[in-house]
Amino acid sequence: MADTGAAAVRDLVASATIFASTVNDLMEERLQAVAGGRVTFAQLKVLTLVGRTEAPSVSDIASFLGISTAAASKTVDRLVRAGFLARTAATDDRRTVELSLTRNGARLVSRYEAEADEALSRTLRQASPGEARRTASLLDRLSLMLIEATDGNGACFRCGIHFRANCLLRNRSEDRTCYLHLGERPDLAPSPGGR
Amino acid sequence: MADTGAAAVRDLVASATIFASTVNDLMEERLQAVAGGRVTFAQLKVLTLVGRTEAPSVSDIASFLGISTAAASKTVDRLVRAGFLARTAATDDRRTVELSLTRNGARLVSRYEAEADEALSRTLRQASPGEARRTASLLDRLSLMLIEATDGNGACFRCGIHFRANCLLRNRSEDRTCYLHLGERPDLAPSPGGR
DNA sequence: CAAGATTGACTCGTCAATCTTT
DNA sequence: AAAGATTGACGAGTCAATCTTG
Repeated sequence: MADTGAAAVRDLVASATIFASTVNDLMEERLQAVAGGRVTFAQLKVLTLVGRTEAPSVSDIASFLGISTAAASKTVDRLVRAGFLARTAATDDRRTVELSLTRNGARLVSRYEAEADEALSRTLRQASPGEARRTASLLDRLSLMLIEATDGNGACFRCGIHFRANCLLRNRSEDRTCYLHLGERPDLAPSPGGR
Repeated sequence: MADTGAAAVRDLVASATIFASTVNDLMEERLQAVAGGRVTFAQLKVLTLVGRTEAPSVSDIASFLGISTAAASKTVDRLVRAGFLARTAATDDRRTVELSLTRNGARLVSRYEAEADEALSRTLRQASPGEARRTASLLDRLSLMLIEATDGNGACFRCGIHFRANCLLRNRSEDRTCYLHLGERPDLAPSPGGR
């Protein structure tokens, strides 16, 4: 019949949705194992981003995570009160706030990352690397098609917590700003085997 | 190096996350084009499920969408007040509530589905059906690995709004209940070319 | 008592309004 | 006036408590 292709695409959308949400469930579970209720998953995303960029502002966080500056501001406030994040007024433009991890915040992030990496690779070790790469490549092409057809704003691709040193999409699209890439810390720059 | 496979899997997770969230953005945009702010995306999920199953209860909705019964109850309440959903006390067990779409609710759902289908296939028409099928199949295998490694509850796979007449995952796993499948309406049962 | 639905107190997202600084 | 951050009112999620029915 004529719509075989459309049906295949709909199935793929469903599969990708289920896969993404299943991975998310696993990550949240690992976070609870490490943090024991001290931070939510949304808060961990903020901590992770701050840890990987150079003194980001509240607006940077909002843009990167695809949420409003209001939401980012409130989340930052809770993390500061909990002792995981520190606020500093920027010296050059005193409207902006520079954020950094406290020692506790940095420890939490690195413990979570080790735990999540371990859980993911232990569980998905049967996946063939070649197949995984081809699949990622197709999904990226489809994402690009969708993004070009939709809006024109220059926000990033919203990988959320799943940072890639060499973002496959960033390399293919010139008109999107990657907030992680812009503010990347020297010591966390892409390196062989680095994460 | 040794962790090439793990890096490929991490990239795939990022790609699938971005793809799922991009599709979601497109769907929300199409909903606003059709509904103009009268319903949120979460509310549309509830309407869609009610339209495709036989008189589901509040618990069915909660299980299917992966939210608490409290949240489902509140969403149902708003939809009833907005005139898109009707509540009926079940005749056999008067603790449960049977839900059905009003005429307005049914019209909204069908207009949304036409719009979303059109937008998706127009945008992704360059995708090769065979490639899409292989990709969906790999993602489903990975989802199964993750699910088996994680919890033991018998909830469904959370396809959200992306129903599949022949759910690829349902066919592969015996110990998961598909709420859509259980309560499927006769007139919407899998049929050649059906959706 | 157990189960289905609802309500209350809370977190986290939205938008709109406000405050400070440029 | 415009930009960055914050606050308030509200939608939607959580868990815990409650109410009705089985």
